[in-house]
Amino acid sequence: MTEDLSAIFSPERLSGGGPGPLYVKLRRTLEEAVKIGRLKQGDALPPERDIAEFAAVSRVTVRKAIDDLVAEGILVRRHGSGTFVTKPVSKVEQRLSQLTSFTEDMARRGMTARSEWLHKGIHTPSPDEMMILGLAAGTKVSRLSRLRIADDQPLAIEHASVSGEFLPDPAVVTTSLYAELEKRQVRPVRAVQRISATNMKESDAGLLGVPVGAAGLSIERISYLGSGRAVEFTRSLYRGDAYDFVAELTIGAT
Amino acid sequence: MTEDLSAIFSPERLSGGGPGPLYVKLRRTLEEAVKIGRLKQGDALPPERDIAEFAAVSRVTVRKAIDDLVAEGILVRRHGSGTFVTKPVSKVEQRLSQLTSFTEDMARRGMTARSEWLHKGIHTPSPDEMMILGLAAGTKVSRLSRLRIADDQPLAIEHASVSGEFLPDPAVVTTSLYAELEKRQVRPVRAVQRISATNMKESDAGLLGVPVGAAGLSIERISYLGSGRAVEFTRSLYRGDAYDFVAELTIGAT
DNA sequence: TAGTGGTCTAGACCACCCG
DNA sequence: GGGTGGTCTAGACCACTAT
Repeated sequence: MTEDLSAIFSPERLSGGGPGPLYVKLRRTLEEAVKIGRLKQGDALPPERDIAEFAAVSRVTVRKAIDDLVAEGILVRRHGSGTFVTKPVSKVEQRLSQLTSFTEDMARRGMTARSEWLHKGIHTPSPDEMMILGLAAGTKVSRLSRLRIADDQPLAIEHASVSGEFLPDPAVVTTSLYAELEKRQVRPVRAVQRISATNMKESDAGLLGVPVGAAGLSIERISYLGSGRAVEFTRSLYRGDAYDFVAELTIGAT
Repeated sequence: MTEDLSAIFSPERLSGGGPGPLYVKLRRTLEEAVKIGRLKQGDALPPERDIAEFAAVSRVTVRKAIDDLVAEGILVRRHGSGTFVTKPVSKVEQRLSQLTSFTEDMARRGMTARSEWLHKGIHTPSPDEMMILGLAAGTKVSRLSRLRIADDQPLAIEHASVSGEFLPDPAVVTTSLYAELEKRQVRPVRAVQRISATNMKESDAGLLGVPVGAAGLSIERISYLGSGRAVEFTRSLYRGDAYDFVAELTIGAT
């Protein structure tokens, strides 16, 4: 084992590893070791203290190099246990051109999907909600927040707002919001989504089990009835490492 | 000024700021100060050494707190100058349901778009390229990589691969790849995109002028002719803080 | 030149996991 | 209990920016 260690982390290799600060050289050395398969998926790195000793740098410098690779998703730390090369999770694919519910979608691909409710309640609408859902003064809005879990892995956080007119009591929703809306004959038929990428904040990262700053897909969706009336306004945050959206495009009339 | 400093960073406030390590408390304090407008967009933070002194913690701890907020995109550091509250960049919106070229798209919204070529060349196709573009053995592929810049701000990195049959000499492409393909009557009419979020690696982050680990939208696109033949395979990486994709959905036939 | 962030050290102690 | 990562310190020097 000691041979392997010094082979990867020898001070000679670091000094010859191009320009830049020590932690950058060390980061590149580690990255390279993973890329060429010298360190394989699931492998444990040597303890930080050992790396520091063999590379002749301080432990703080080792941690800084590892910090960056954790932020890039290449390594994962497990407190009290060690640091490991990330095993890529198999990505869930979501068809962007179809409006489906999470529950239905996961069932269709044979995955066990469940949710943990974070919140259900009736509220006075925020200015955003009034604008987007077209609410009159004095009306209420139902808010439903949940953690989406597929095959026991947290996948997304979802905050939905529905006009109180269409869903007066959010407590009746147990699994699929869309199924409940369908029951009430107000299932949306069209939606507009806005997709962007964002670095996760502490609270969201905690719920999804990823490090602070991990990349997430942020999706805002507004769903409409056939009449053009807005029904639902949902903000979701998907784990970037676990979700793929697939969209089909056609040539655009300008 | 000193009053403001101690008002925000007093040790009392930190100790009363909930549970967790010092740098987490300090991070929350800073985050709160930004959220409630105590620190406004573009404002400079006090020097790290001053914060450390007033909060009665070491400078390393201050840096760790700031590190996290930089990773979340809330603060930006400028070497030799100071640390500042981020001014949000206005996001570019891209319609997902239409297949347009970057150049055409930016022109339509009145922005000055340009590109810097990172690479143009003819290569032996990779296994991926052979599969996706349906290349026969012995054929070549044109690769074009460029940095997309809108209003003097780097926005995306794009790596395009086109079958040599359709584009034997990539040097002829100067501005719009699609315009060139149209000239050759092989402009695609349909495409499939795969969208995910990822934390940027050093090289990409450097080109786009964002910190390592910043969130990016990763988009893989395969474009097809009317005949169903694949023309182009493009991998792009967009700055997550500067790009929004908008998609319209309709109810899906299962 | 003065002030700021960037890197780095050596050492300490805490918190968690596992045999 | 032994080993691992997590936090924290005090101090040093370097690199960049503004004036």
